[in-house]
Amino acid sequence: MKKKEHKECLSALMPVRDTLDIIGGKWKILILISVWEGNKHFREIERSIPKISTKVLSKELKEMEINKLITRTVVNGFPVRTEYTPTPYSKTLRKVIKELQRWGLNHRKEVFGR
Amino acid sequence: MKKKEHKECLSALMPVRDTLDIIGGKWKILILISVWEGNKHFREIERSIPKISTKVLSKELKEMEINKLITRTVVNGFPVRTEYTPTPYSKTLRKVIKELQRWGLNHRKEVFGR
DNA sequence: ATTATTGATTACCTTAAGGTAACTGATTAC
DNA sequence: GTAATCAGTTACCTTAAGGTAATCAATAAT
Repeated sequence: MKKKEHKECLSALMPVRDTLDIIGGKWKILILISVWEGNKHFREIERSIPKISTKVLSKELKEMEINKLITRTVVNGFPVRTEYTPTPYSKTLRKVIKELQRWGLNHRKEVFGR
Repeated sequence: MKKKEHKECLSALMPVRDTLDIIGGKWKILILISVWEGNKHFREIERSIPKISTKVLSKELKEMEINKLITRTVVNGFPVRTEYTPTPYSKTLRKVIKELQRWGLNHRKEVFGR
């Protein structure tokens, strides 16, 4: 019986891990906020996030597209523009991010004193 | 004006980063749940989490103590036992973890279809 | 005395994440 | 023709995270 409880506890963690894979790491939330703010083009997003490299941005954008947080559309034109837009679905993360933010704010008080 | 908005956006992220530093990574939430479930001793916790190594557990427990998620008390006795117990404060993470879990569950449906 | 258990620490190695910088190819401006 | 912009890619290097295994000190059981 104990074993069963244990397994259930672990399987309950899988979704948590999934979520952390998607918004965890150093850049994902930054990028999300950047596109939420209206930045659409690769260089635009790059410039909006201090210290990010093209390589990392490129990689992260791909992963975020796979995870349906952004849409990538190539606008066939003269300087070949690419547009990244947040999906409506990405907005469902707002609540999660708010919770993370709220807890983090309170935690500073708790650890470093008032 | 744009610059100011940008700075504010970044500072709002600091608490999010703090939170992810504390509960992110591979093991922290596992350990938290293990102690919430009543596991108190080092070996007990270690055995409750498949694949974790003593080194990592030791390191994580220290960090979690610093972050006031667990209390470490050495019980001077015959085999010198150490007890790890979750703090009441650690329970404030339940809401956050629930949100992460909820989103992750829904995400599987979204990405891999129903 | 030897072995086992508890709670770790240490040294060493592997893997993964992230950074640096050069380069491609297309087009437009000078 | 040269430089610059856009959207990346590629190769290479560094750092950080994590795993493996040996070891230590204390005590208890055999």
